Amino acid sequence: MSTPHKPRTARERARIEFTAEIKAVARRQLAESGAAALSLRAVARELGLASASALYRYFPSRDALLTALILDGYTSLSDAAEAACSAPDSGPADALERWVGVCHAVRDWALTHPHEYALIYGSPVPGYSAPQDTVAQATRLPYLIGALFTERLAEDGDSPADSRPAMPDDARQSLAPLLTALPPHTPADMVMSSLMAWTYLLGAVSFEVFGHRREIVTDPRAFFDHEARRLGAALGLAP
Amino acid sequence: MSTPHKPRTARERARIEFTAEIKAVARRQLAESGAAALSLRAVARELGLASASALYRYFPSRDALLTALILDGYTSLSDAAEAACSAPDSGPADALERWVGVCHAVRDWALTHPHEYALIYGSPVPGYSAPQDTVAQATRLPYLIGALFTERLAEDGDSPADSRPAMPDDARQSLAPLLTALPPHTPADMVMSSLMAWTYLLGAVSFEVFGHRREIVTDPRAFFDHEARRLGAALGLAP
DNA sequence: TGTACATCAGTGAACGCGCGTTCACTGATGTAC
DNA sequence: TGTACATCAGTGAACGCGCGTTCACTGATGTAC
Repeated sequence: MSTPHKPRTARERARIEFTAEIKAVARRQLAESGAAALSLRAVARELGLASASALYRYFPSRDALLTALILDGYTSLSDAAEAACSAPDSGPADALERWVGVCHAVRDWALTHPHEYALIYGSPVPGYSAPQDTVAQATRLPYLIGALFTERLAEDGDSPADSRPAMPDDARQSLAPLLTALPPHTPADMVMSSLMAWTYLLGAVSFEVFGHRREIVTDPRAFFDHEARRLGAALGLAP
Repeated sequence: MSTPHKPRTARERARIEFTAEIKAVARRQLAESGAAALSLRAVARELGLASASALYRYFPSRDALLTALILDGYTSLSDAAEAACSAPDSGPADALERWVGVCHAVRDWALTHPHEYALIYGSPVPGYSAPQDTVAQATRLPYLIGALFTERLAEDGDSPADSRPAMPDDARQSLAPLLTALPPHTPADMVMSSLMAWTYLLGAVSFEVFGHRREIVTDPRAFFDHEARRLGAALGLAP
């Protein structure tokens, strides 16, 4: 997107490399002190630059650098989730197993990149608003989860074993814009399931990353695995 | 806790009042610029003080003020949730209805106090770690949710209509410390349900407060009401 | 009830810090003929 | 292939800002006799 053609000159190559280096250092500092403390001067210092003003050749402002990190974060997280979903190692797993795989991928990514995770799913950085560019990357994960439910529906038809309450009209209408963007005849109930799965997944991961389970659960991974399975089953993903 | 006896002198009364005033102003500024931007100098300015140093008579540091706000936040949120749970207006509602009531109370509180909400359930403030004092207040909400499941269990025995997967040993053992703190014979499965309900509730509220549903759901309240009901039913709260 | 002393609240100046951003500049890299 | 010019990368100084915290101080409020 930002590199529409191949680098032709040495200068251009250097520019691309150095841009990546800036982002790498910024990510490292993010991991140490959080988003609010990300400072161009500190990044310049760590890069060995004589002054922070050099960075303005690469990013027009501090916020632009932050935006680039957010975009990269969404991309990296979505990549990990999609890779887990289509992992070729254990044959064609059913929808529930793939759901659990996606859950672990998201959790693993969040635990190894806690501050990037906080950047995209934590409290918004005050005074900063993410631009529209991020939307495309941000929606990849929920769409991936939706695909799991679609697949399950195709396998077995809509046979919810759970006694789920009927969806009232106001809730159904609340999804109208989303439903028109999806293939026709997508059941609103299934969209609801997908959104709930997405909500739960990030609620659980946020709790763990932000420390709300530290005093409560001794083996977070085992706990997480079970909750993912139970939720998947409760939402109708079980075979 | 911080006021073990009644104020006796005018000075003491003034001190208590002014402490509350400081916190109120700090909360207001929190709502404008977020936790990272909370500054003693700005608070002093808004209070009409000549200098920020006066605040050191009331709070030993900026972090101490932040801690007080966090503690108040937990208290206020828990109060709201408990009030909703024992609301006397509509007679003795069943467990599911009370669960939905608690959900709405938490959501309403979060929407009217978004920055305080971010302070307690959002990404941790970098460089700041909440002291142990907050734990007692922080656990009130999950315990309240647990009580709903206990109540439901007492009503009907454990008859999970949903085909929930069995809890593996490692997950069960992960809850060992929590189970010893609870009344004996509390089923691990029910604890699991409570924790999952808690996780979902805050996941959903965080999504809404942090803006991840802005482009997706047009009537957030209707959506939230339905998801709360569906989740409650899926976790076994339905009659 | 009155006085001497101790305690406390708020002042104002100061220390030392780091930040984002602008700007005129030098020197190197690329381009066109 | 060589030269003249344009483009770009990084420098260093500067502007103006706000912050947390300390400290010696004045004046008011409380206490003990």
